[in-house]
Amino acid sequence: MSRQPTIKDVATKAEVSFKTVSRVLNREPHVRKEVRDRVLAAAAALDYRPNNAARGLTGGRSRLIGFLYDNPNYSYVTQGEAGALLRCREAGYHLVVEPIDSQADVARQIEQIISSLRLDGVILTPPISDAPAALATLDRLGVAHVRIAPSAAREAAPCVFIDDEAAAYALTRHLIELGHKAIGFVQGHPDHGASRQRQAGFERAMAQAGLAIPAQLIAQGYFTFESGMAAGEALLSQRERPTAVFAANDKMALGVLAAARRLGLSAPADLALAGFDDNRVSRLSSPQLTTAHQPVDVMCAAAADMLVALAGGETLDQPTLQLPFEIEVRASSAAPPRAPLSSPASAV
Amino acid sequence: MSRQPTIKDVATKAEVSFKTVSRVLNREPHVRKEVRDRVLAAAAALDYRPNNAARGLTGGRSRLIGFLYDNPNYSYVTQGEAGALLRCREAGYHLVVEPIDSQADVARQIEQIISSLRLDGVILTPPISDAPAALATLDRLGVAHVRIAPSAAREAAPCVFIDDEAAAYALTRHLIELGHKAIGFVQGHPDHGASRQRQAGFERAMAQAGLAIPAQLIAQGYFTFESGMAAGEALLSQRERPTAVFAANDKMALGVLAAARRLGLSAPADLALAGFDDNRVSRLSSPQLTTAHQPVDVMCAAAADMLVALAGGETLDQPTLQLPFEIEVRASSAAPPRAPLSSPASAV
DNA sequence: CTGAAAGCGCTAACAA
DNA sequence: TTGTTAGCGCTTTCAG
Repeated sequence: MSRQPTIKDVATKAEVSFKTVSRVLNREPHVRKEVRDRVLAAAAALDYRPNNAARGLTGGRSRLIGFLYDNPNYSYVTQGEAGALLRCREAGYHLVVEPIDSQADVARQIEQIISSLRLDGVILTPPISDAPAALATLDRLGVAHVRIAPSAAREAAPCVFIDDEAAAYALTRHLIELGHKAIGFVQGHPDHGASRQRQAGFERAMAQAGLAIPAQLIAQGYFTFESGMAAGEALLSQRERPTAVFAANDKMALGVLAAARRLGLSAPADLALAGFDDNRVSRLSSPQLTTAHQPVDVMCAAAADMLVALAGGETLDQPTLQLPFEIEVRASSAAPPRAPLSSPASAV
Repeated sequence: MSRQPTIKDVATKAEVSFKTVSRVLNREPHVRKEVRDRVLAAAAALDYRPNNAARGLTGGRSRLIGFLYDNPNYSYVTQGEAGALLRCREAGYHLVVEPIDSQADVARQIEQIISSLRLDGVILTPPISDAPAALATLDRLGVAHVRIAPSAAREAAPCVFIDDEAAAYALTRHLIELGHKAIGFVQGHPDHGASRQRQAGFERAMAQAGLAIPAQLIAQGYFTFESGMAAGEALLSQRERPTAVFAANDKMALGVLAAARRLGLSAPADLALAGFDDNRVSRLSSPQLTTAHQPVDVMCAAAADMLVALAGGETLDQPTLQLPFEIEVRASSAAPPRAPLSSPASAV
C-alpha cells in the first residue's frame, strides 16, 4: 500500500528526464531505441501505471468513453457493453455507464455527465440514438458520439447499424416460404425508429408475395413482454387467426408465445413465431425463437473503435457502418398445420 | 463549444477567491451564508461543473466506483448495475464497468484498473466476490470493496447478501407442500459458493420432511441454460422420474423446461419447476418460473452507498448487510399429477 | 533526439 | 471567515 510510482520514479530509475518517459509512454517518435527500452524496463520493474486523471487533466483526453442507454433497453445493454468494453480495454480506455431518462431533460443529463467527466466520446444506444436533444447537446459540446442503430439522419454523424428493413423482409420471407399466408405482425414501440423499418420489411415481403395484410393482422406492441402478450392475445383469439406471427422484437415474441400457450396453442405446431434481435432470451425459450440476429456486441465494439480513433485525432474513413444481420432459424418456426409447401419464391 | 468555465471563472464572477468557491462546492463549513449564496448563483449562471479529473488528482478521491464482474454472470450485471448506478448518480459518483476474467490473472487485472483509474472503491459480483486473489489485491492496494453475495468470510470485509440456504429451503418447502416427494435438484457451478448453500437448503427441507434424496435425483449443472438442459434430460429420462425439479438458478430451470418439452412433458402438469434468482428471464418463459427473488439491484445499490460513505471518510455501521429474499410462486409449480395434498408441515 | 519550464483545475495545508 | 501558496502527475509548449 505504499505510494504508487509516478512518472518521476520511472525517470529516476531509467536515468532520463521525466519528459522522456512521457514520450515513450505515449509512443511519440524521436526517442532512441536504447533509451526507449531502458524506460520501458524501468516502468515494468516499478509496475508503473499512468494516472488517468492526471493525463486527462492536462492532455485533454480523459480516456473515458460513455455508454448511454435508457432503461427499457436492457437486452441491448449487456451485450453492447461487453462489446464496447472489449475494445476500450485494448485501447487503454475505460467505459463509464450512464443511464439516461428519455422522458426527463436529456440535454441537461448529458451536459452533466460530459462536463464533469470530460468524456472523450459517447456511445448512444436506442432510443437515445434518435433523441434530437441528445445529438444537439453533444454537437454543441463538441463531444464525439457514435449512434447505434439510429433510424434517421444516418449521414449526419457516425453510426453503426444493420438494415432492419431487409432483415424483417428476410424473416417474413422465411415464414412465407414455410407456407404461411396469414401472418400477424406485432409492431414495436412507436417512438423507436426501428419499429417502422421492421414493419416496412414485413410489408414489402407480404406485398411481393401477393399476400394481404388486413388490419386485424397488425397489433400494436411496445417492445415489452407484456405488450407482446396482449398483442398475441388480440391476434390469436380472433376467428380467423394467423398461422404465424412476426413480432418486432424477441421479448414481444415471447409474450405472444405465452398468449398462445394460454389459448391452448403450441408453437410451432399451431403457430409459427419469429422475433427480432436475437436477444439472449431467444435461446432460453421453449421452443427457441427464430429471429434476426442483430450483432449488438460487434456494433458497439465498432463504435468504441471509432471513438478511440476520433479521440486520437484520426479521421474516420467509414463514419457510417452497416453490419450484416443474420436470420437464425430455430424451432419456433415451422410449416403451418396442413399447408402445402409453397413454391420457391424469387430472392431479394 | 467555448471553454468550460472553471472554478476561477466562478470566483471572478462571485468576487471571491477561488478557494472560497471550492469551499462552497464541497460544502465545507465556515462560509458566510451571504457569500455562499453569491457563489452558488455565479456557478449556476455560468453552468459551472467541477472537473472530476482535477478533483481526483489533488483530492485523492476520484469519485469513480468500479463494478467488477465476470462474463458468465450477465443476469446479475444489468440489474446490479442499474441499482448501483442510481446511488452513484445521487452521490455525484460515476460507475466504471470492468469485466474480469476469473480464469486469467485476477490480481493483475485489478491492479491495472485500480491504479490507472484510482477508483474510490469497487463492487464485486460473484464469482469475483469469492476470488481470494481479488480480495487480497484490493486489501494490499487499500481499495475499499463491497462484495455481493459472497459465500465465505462474511465478517472479513463489507458485503451484501441474502440467505441462500434459507431461500432454497423455503422454495423446497413450497414444492413439498404442493405434494411432491421425488424432487430433483440441479446443482450450480461448483466454483460458486452459492451452489453449496442452495443445495444445503434443499437438503435440509427434504430431510426435515423425511424425504430421501437418492443420487439419481441430483444432477450437476453450471448455471447455464445448456447445463440445465443436460441435467434435465438426465433427470427426466429415468424410469422413476421426479415430479418436481429445483434448479439452483433460473437459467438452468429454463434448460430443464426445454428438456422436459423435448421429452413430451409439460410444466406444471407433468413437472413442477423452480429456479433461483428471479432473473428477468424467469418472467418471460411459459409458464413463468417459480423462483426465489434475490434483489440484486437493491444489493448493489446498498453496496454503492457503502462505498460512497467509505470514500467520504465515514465508518460503516453495518458492514455486512443481509437483505430479505422473497419466494415468487408462479405458474411453473403446481401439485403433482395425482397427488394427495400433503398435510401442512411445520414451519421453519 | 532530449530536457526544462509552465500549467491543466482543483484541494490541502497554512496564513491572515 | 477568507485568501495565499503549493502541488497532485502528467502533457504541452519551447529550448537545447
